[in-house]
Amino acid sequence: MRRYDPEEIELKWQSYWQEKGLFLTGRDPHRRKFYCLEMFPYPSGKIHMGHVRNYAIGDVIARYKRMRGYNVLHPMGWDAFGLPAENAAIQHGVHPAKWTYENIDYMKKQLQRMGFSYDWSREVTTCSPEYYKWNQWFFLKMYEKGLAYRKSSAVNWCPSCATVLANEQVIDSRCWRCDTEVQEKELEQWFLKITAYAEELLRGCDELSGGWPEHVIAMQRNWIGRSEGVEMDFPLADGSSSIRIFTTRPDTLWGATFVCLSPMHPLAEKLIEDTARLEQLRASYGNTEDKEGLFTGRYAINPMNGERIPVFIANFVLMEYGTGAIMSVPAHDQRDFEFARRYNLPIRVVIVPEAGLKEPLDAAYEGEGIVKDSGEFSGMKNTDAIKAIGQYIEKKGIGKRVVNYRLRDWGISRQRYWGTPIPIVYCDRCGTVPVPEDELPVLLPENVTLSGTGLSPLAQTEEFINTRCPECGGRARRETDTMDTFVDSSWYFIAYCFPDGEIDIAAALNKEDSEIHYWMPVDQYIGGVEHAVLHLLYSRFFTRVLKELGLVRTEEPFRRLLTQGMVCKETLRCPEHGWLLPEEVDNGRCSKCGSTVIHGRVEKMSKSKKNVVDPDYLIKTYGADTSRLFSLFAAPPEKDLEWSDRGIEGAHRFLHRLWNLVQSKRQQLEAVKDSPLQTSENSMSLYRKTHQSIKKATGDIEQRYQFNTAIAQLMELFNSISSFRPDNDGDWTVLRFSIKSLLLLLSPFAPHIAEELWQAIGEEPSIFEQPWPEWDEEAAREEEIELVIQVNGKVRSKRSVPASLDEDSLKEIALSDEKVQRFLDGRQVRKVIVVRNRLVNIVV
RNA sequence: GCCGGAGUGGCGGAAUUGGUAGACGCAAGGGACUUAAAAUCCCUCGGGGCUUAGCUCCGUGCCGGUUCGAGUCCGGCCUCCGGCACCA
Repeated sequence: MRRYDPEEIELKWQSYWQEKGLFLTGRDPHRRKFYCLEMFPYPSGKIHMGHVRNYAIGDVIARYKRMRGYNVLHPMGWDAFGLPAENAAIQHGVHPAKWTYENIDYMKKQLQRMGFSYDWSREVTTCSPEYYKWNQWFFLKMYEKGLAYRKSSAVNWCPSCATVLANEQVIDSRCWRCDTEVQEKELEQWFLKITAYAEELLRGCDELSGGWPEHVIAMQRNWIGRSEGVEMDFPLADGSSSIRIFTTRPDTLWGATFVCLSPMHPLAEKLIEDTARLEQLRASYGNTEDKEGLFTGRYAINPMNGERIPVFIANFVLMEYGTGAIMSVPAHDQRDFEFARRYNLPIRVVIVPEAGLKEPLDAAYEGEGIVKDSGEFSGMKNTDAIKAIGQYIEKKGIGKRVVNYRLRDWGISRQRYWGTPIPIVYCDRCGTVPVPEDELPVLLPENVTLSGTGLSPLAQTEEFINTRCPECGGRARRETDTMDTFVDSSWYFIAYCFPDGEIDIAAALNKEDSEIHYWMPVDQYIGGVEHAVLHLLYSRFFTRVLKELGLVRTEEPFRRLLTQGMVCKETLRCPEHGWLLPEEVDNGRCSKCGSTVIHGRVEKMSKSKKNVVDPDYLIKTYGADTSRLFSLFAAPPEKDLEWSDRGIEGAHRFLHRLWNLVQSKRQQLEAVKDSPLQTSENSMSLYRKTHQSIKKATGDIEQRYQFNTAIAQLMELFNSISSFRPDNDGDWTVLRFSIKSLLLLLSPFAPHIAEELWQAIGEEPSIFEQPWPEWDEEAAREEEIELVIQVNGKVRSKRSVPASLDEDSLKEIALSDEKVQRFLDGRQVRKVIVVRNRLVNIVV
């Protein structure tokens, strides 16, 4: 009998599938389409276990849908621009392009070795001019529509990466990539006006509900951060000017005891003579520890009650949100409360909860209550007063109701080399001029000096900078910033819609029969939750813009989203030598110094913590099928997966047993290939188990994406198969049917072994051209069920009874049961609850 | 602080609509085969108690509620994980 040699069969079938072009995709109007997409990788060098898991999940769905008769688009590509390539160039002197393309070559081989069913003819690589040309094209379209604009603004600057970061890329005031603390810097930047779509992006969230995980939708809503309030002017007492404030709590207007301006507010400089002190305060702007302020010596008039209140500059007031100025109500806002306490400002209660308030307050009361000391609004519920006062303000013309968003425009300028050049030139005569469409792409020059000194590489490349003005033909200078790489990934799912990877966006515009309309939206998107805001929000924004351009018809690019959990592993640590690899541990001791090794938390696999598992090693040791099977079996897709060396052995053992069983019986199985299925008393339970397994596994894959339980069911079916003893030819036909079903059900998870054994029992390849098996509800039904008999909700007896019995018979059986009798002894039966096919509960 | 999510055997995890808690796998223990080991196969496997072929009590983070019946629903806590965080 042949031994199970994963490498041999996996390579064999991978080349078979490729030669046959089994996963190449074309438009087919007669079949329902299914677009299955996994987030494309950054070509960092090698794939990691997170990729294996992500792509294994996607591959199950793609292969399953294909067998279900869908026309499936399942593409793959490379998110190939980005900093690591440039850093590698600086450190090792390799050109970013060479580094990137070599990594792509290696990683592509790895993905192919995993046997994923991609249509490689549609592969996209974002750093190729054929791709980034369209980044530039989209930029120009947005520029035309006023959605791309340049402004000087305070930006997040990462000194280590020597570039600007988007708000979304700053995590706890640190760089998302290198963890360096970000600084603030004033720079001319290009922005995309995502805020123009704030309301639409928010409303679109409702549509996503059901298809996306609720917590991701919540994060998006949160990020957009809509809030309703009013804007109104507080005139200065001397009449020289006025301060426009924004508040969501107009019901507390009578409780305002001072006004605060942001230190960055233009008026701040005018109101403060002592510029040194203002500078000092600006230095603490954004400091969340302490609230500091500066009294301007000026007063403002509260338009609601005519009261004169002091004007402060306060470091906690953000210029970027609302109007950069607030009215302060210390009694009902904790921040104002803290500020008021520090500077001894009055605290006036105007909202009282039912239980009353104890004054002096030790914290602001921010809850609901009844309005007091507020003119005609006194006595109202504050929630009603918010509306009433809003209307009043508008009627009186002293302010207006407005909606504010937390979302900021997307700053896309990066002072780095390895990205898409922004297609703009600056001419002394004509100003800012877009590069004409027919001159695209603006190519990245190859000969650049990558020193890592902080100056943008393109800004030091004369041949690139110097150009002619497209309008007047005079000398002009190119924009030297490149685009944020999130631009690349904001539309790559549309690039895949073009056959043969030949992207021509312009030709697809307003094209009635565009393939984009056929494939979009993505039916199932799969990726890490770390992109819950960044990439997913940008993509939703882009798709809306592209819809207006006439390129797509949908607003939402991703109908369903599955966010897979992280792949984790235990960490090992030596008090002397830090993180340790498993092979650096000897009998619980550090192999370098002999200290007792600390078994740390189970954490996300990372090179720095030395708790990674290399997919190459897994493939070599166990093969692709085992690696896939384990990562799907160990946990449901959305949950974190804890790595287990023993667990992967278990998955391998399962495939090995399956191999041995089928191979040892292949002759008998093949002999009954053309015989009709014939069940008997002996084979009935296996036959039933098979139908039950088809039903259960199909439901788990189709409705719940619960691959772990689907696989568990396949293991159960396998256990039934291996304990079955066929007596005659009829039994062999049932065994053949069960094994065929098992192989079909297993094929999305472990495609190579399924294909090999499919052929071994005399079937024609490919198994992936077979329809998904159907179950027969009748055949799946149990003839006998185990009836549970409870007395007062406690299990007292179990009986095997025919499944067909009606409620009365079940009741009778329960009441006459010997064991049950003991518990009924002399007691009055008050009620009997019968749940058919499950249980009878007798209440006494 | 606010918004999400989760807490079930020694471990990863099942239990789909409120109906037998612990499927499947891993680990562990016992046995078979073997000169031996590995591999493989078979059996046991939540905890306690008893008069131990069996019987019985307890058990899904904690407290309470609804229900004939709660891992599942409701209210209140605790712990852990993730996101946001001076957004007025």
